[in-house]
Amino acid sequence: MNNIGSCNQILATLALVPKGSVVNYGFLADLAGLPGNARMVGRCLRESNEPTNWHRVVRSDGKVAFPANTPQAQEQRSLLISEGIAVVNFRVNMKKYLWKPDLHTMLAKLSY
DNA sequence: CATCTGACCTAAT
DNA sequence: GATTAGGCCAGAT
Repeated sequence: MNNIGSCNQILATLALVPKGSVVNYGFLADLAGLPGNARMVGRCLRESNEPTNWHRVVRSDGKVAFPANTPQAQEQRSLLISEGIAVVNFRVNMKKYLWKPDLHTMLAKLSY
């Protein structure tokens, strides 16, 4: 699979993440069938022109991936808060908000 | 080909 | 908690 197809997989999977939940880069890569490609997730988000749920992607420790002083970090924070997610010091509680995909959703992803 | 870089991750300290 | 070191992968130089 080329990188563009991989990005499509990543973005398609990201589209399944519901409002009020988040995923981290590595986990999203895993779900998209690309274990070990966490860094590619960031690239795909950066290079994507279509609207995405980019704000629902955080680092494995729950922190926003941008430096706190940047406008991007602040926008992500406000978007997450607007979805009902508690954001403290640019960090969310992963135990509480990490998306756990259910079987039904995963089967739907297979486009039956 | 060698190195560096980045919206990353894990384990160890 | 914070920091470090090593691993990871694709692009850019």
